[in-house]
Amino acid sequence: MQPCVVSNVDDPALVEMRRSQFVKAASELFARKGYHRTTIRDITQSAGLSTGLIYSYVRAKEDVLFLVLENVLKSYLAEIPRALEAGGGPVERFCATVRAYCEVIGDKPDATQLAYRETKSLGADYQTVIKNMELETNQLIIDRIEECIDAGYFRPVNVELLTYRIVLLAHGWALKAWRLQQFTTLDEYIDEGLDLFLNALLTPEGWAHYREVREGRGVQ
Amino acid sequence: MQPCVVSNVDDPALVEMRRSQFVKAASELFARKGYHRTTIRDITQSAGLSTGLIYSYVRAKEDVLFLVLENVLKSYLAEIPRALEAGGGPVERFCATVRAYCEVIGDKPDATQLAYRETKSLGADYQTVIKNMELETNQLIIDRIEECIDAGYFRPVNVELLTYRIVLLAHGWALKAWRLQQFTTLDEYIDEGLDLFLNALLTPEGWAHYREVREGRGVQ
Amino acid sequence: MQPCVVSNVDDPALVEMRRSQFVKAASELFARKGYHRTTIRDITQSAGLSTGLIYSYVRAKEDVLFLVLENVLKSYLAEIPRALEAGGGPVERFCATVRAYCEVIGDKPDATQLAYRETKSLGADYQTVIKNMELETNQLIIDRIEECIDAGYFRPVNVELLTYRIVLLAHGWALKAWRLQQFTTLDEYIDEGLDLFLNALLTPEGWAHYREVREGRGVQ
Amino acid sequence: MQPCVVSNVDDPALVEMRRSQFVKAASELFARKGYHRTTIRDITQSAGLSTGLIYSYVRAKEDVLFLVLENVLKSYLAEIPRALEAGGGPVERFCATVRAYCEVIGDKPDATQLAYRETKSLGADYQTVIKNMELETNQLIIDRIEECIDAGYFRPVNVELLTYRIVLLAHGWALKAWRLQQFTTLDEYIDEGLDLFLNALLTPEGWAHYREVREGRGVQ
DNA sequence: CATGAATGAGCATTCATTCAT
DNA sequence: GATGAATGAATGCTCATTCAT
Repeated sequence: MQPCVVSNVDDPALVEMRRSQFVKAASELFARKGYHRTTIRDITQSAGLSTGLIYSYVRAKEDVLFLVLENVLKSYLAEIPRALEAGGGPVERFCATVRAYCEVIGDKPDATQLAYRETKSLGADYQTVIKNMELETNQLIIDRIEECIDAGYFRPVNVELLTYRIVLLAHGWALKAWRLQQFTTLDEYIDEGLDLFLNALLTPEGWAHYREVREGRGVQ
Repeated sequence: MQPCVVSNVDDPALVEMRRSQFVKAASELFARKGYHRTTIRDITQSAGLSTGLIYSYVRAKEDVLFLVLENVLKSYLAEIPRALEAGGGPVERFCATVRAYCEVIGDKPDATQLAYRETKSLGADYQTVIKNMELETNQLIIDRIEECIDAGYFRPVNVELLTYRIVLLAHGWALKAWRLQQFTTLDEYIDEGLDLFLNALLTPEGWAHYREVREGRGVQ
Repeated sequence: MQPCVVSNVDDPALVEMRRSQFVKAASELFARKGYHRTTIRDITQSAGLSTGLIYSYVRAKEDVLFLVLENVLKSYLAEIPRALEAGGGPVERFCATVRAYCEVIGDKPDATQLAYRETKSLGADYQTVIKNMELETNQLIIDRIEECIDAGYFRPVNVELLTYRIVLLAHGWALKAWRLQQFTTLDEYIDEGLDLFLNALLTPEGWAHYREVREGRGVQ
Repeated sequence: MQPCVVSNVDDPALVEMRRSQFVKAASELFARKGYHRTTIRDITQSAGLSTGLIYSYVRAKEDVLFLVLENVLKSYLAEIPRALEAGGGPVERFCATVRAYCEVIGDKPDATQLAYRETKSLGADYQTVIKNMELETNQLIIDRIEECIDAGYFRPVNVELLTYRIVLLAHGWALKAWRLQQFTTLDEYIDEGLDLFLNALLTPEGWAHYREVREGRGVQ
């Protein structure tokens, strides 16, 4: 379905293992030196493997960049939905998802910065795949917003636009981490950010529900 | 004060002219192909000048990137303050500044994207200069926020943090323009964005003032 | 006597079999893509065997080329003498040998072309072996010519030189097959070629004999 | 008209000069080591120029091979017609042309060998150009043959086929020079070769004409 | 000042060969 | 004996930079 990176090696477990070695090394290097300043030798040496080997697992340097970025977006898609395991009402689920998105990015801001910097270094096909994964991630937020609207807790809004504001809230931490960390924490950043949105979105009914939950939490 | 790009050529007017030729050509090329994929020959040819000439106005390719990015930030610093010419109260001035910031970015989103993608391609010193220019731009917003707070129209908030939320509002348009344009306009994006912030920031006194102004505008 | 290609494997039958598998695959690939553009993987894959295995039957890639070329020349040495089985007089035997040489080449012109293209890709020792095999092949013609001269059917000539003219007659078909096939057939090419030589070589006595034979054939 | 090798450099005289330097160096190296075993570094070093420079005059290594082969065939096309300057009758002109062809090849047999070995290393387009130049060369012979036939000096024959026999006479010297030189000279090779053909081709009228000419020459 | 030919270090990629399993 | 993953030297080509004119 997606333009999969091809490998000479058959054993899928080995492919998985080697690629993750190369991706790990490349992620660090790309983040530090950028894609173009990082050589294949840098990557293979850093992975403790020989220069030529990488070409048994990848067709070209570009494939490595794709695998790195794919890996980042995959981790979003894997981590964010776990915020819903705790259950709760629509608003809680919305907040948990936003928080999860911010936290997964806060966990490795370099990865998100890398995505912003180097996605355009990919060929058109790979860019499409990456963008589709981003849209898939956005859907996790869209679903929460619509849940809140359907429940009557959020005012009806332009869902797509709101989603992007939240995406920018999350990505913003990564993009400006160097400075934001000087005068705030990720927690405060998220809390205040959520306040901003809830303030503008909650209906009276939503407020009632939200207060209930917060007080319940506060008692704990 | 700032690590100025050195030139072999004496005549300042000529330096200015040639550099702007190179910067113009390079801006387009960097935005389209990225810094590393653009060659010096690409730039000089596109500028209609000879390959070697650029080295009379710049010491290295990196200098060109710096000049391009500096040019972007300079335009922000030049354009945004013009929003204050219309006068008005603190909240109006705040709104006008935010709007101006968004609009100057909406005008050439490629330039802002470029800054996000390629600032790290600069050496540490140049990065510092660029970051300082960004801080200088931020100050334009900080001043407006503090004006509003001092006037009692905004609740006291973490000014720096709020500033970055606004910066992200403005930059967000450039970063996500490819998708946002599909379901909103820059105007709607700004209006709704401002609403979000004002909603959370205005004191009762601020609201009174704000309503007055909006109605005054609405009458027109 | 000849620098034989060494093998790790003991069983001669197995060596024979594997080598013929590799030679078969390599012949086709070398003819199509050339020796240097053909990789060891191409050969082993095409032979349906694993990459490393070939190095149990051959010391280096060059050995494969040698085996391929040796195989070609061996087939000449095996096929051409069969032309003498039909018996006949000296001139008939000469003609039959020339014809056989042309036909064995006409049968697989790619092999001969390959020999012309890639013999120099071999090391000096291997080249010597191949050249000696060519000389051995030439001897088949030399013997026929001398037979005819001794019988008084051919004028005395520079035998070696004549031999090479005939070798070029035969090889010429392979070297220029791409074009010759457009306006003649191998049979016509041979017949007319033989005519040319007989015309110049036959003594009156030889002519008498030759006519007799041709008419004998014509009657059939 | 022919897929011309492109150059970055404008000055035609310089292009001409540099290319001939590279071609000269490459001709020797290709002949000695073969195209694939010769590196770009070999060529540029041998030409006394820097590695990168060659790419201002040629797009790829393949272009160098083309230029080398083109150069060989161009020299044929330039040299052979000069044989006609001496004038003479059709048969003389035929003989002079054949002799000239053999001699131009005898002058640099390596070049012709190279053409046989490496033409297939070229891409399809370049191969076509080279083949067309060969056909153009053949035409020089075709014209002589037809002249002789039209004059009634040669029996009517398959002109194309005869042409290829002569081409093989000429090329044969290069292909087998290593051995032919051991028992004959180029002159003898040509003289006897011409005899062979004339013997088979001349009409009684042609013979008369031919004897006259030879005796005329003999007297000198 | 301007030109553009020349330089050569740097890099992605290939592929013959090895060797642990 | 057979496999195929691993090695790393080799090489075509690019491009920032220099400098003679």
